[in-house]
Amino acid sequence: MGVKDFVGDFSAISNEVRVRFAPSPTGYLHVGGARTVLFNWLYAKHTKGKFILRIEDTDQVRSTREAEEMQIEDIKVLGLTYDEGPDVGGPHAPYRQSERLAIYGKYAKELMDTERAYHCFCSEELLTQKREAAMKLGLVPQYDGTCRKIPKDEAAKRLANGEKATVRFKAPVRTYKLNDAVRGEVVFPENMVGDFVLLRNDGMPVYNFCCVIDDHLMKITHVLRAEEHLSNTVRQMMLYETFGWPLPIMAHCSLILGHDRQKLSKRHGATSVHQYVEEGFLPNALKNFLLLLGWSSPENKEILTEAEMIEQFSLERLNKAPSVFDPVKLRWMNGEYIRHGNLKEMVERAFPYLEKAGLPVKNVSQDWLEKAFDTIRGHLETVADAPKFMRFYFDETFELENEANAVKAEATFAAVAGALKEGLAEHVSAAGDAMSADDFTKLQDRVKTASGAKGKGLFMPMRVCLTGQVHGPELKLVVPLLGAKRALKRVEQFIR
RNA sequence: GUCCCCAUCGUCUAGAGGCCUAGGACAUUGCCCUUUCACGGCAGUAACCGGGGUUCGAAUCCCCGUGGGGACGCCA
Repeated sequence: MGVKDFVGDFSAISNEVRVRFAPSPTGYLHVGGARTVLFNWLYAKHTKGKFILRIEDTDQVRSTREAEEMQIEDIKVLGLTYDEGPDVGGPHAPYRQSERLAIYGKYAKELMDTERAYHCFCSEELLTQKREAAMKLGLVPQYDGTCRKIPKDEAAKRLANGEKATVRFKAPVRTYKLNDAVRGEVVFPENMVGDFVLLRNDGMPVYNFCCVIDDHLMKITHVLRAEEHLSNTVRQMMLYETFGWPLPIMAHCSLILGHDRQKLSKRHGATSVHQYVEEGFLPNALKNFLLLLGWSSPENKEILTEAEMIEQFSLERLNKAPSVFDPVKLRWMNGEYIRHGNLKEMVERAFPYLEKAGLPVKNVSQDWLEKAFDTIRGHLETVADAPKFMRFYFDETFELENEANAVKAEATFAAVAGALKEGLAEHVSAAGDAMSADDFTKLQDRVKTASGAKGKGLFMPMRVCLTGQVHGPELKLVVPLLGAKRALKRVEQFIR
């Protein structure tokens, strides 16, 4: 029967790179999908090509408009923009498959007319039975071609009688060879797939069919998708072949796995972009982390700016092996972004979490909030952690943890607290509320001499009566932010 | 079960036949910095799945095995 050897022909399709992300709108964008969007987007940017968003909503029972909006929202949250799509339009509109039904119908008819497809009257129950039986026998479960034998006029009659039928494609029996941009040569032996469904019995087209038609009509030059689609590719190649269309360059990247090495799914915990962002992860950090799952920088860099990502991205560096999603590394990377990111932006991102935690952030100045945040950002792994570390700045009636209580019981405590109170009181009457780091250092020296305490014996009591905690940023940073008056009040209250 | 894909530290990975005494990052351990916790710095533990070839030489190429994953839908 011969071998059909497919080499993706990119120049026959378009003179610019055109890639697409084609999600089915059934929920939030999950991290695997997010990585696929990222790769596509980066490739488009890298090649100065176009990135298209297409909604694959032919499964009417599962697809919803809300889910579509959620997906779009998540793509936007990640800062990934598309040149053509359902909400932005474009030269190949519509970009929603449910709005392209007439197109698929036309091509289905063409295949029917040329006898490359036929009506199938088999019931779903029968098909499932046959499938199970085949599996038991160790055969590839595929359609046995029963309805292929039904004469055209008989089929027409049954249809006219109101019988429901799907439209099946007559799958050629031959070996197909794919030249995948990431996997290299992949050989699909003949008989790997049987006659597959093009149109459901309600006339709705099915994925493999729409996908090929749309990719062709939308002049998609590179299909960059997850490996789970690899075995679909043979079906799609058959369709490209019968229509006589050039095959785009195919690139199947490996899957993202959970800690148990199974395909990442809900039971692994957070899997959607939405969820991660909600948990205080920064879109840029998430992007950077996802990029490194299955791709590596030629410079071996871990943290990349967007410009570097675009510049360095290439299909050649896509890894064939699947990768395990490591939330611990994500947290580290997110922390890096928080530490080194723009302070103002970080505060903006943390703000809702601080507010939700009940900290009166609306009553303080932006400048003050930024300075305070800056003292604790080193501790953060997510912006959602911010309230935990900033609470002491706002909370005047802090309750002591055990550790802090132990400090209170220490020998030097009373002397240090007393001296601190006095020093603070003097500062307030002499200079008012304002206090610099230098001022505090001087005051600290006085407390040291007056109390005779030093080292831990000096600092811990001070820290505890000023913040109620045994850990935290340097006091010379904290106290100026608190102001001398508030610091004094805290110490007084504490002594009482 | 059948077909397809994959295989380097616990994890993400570098590695295109000699540059490999296998490099980096996360995690982990120790030390340093520091009043503390983080941050930061330094050092350490830790991997080429197994067996056969090919070759003067294999982590790298080939075959077999093993293991893992994916697909076998009127889902995408």
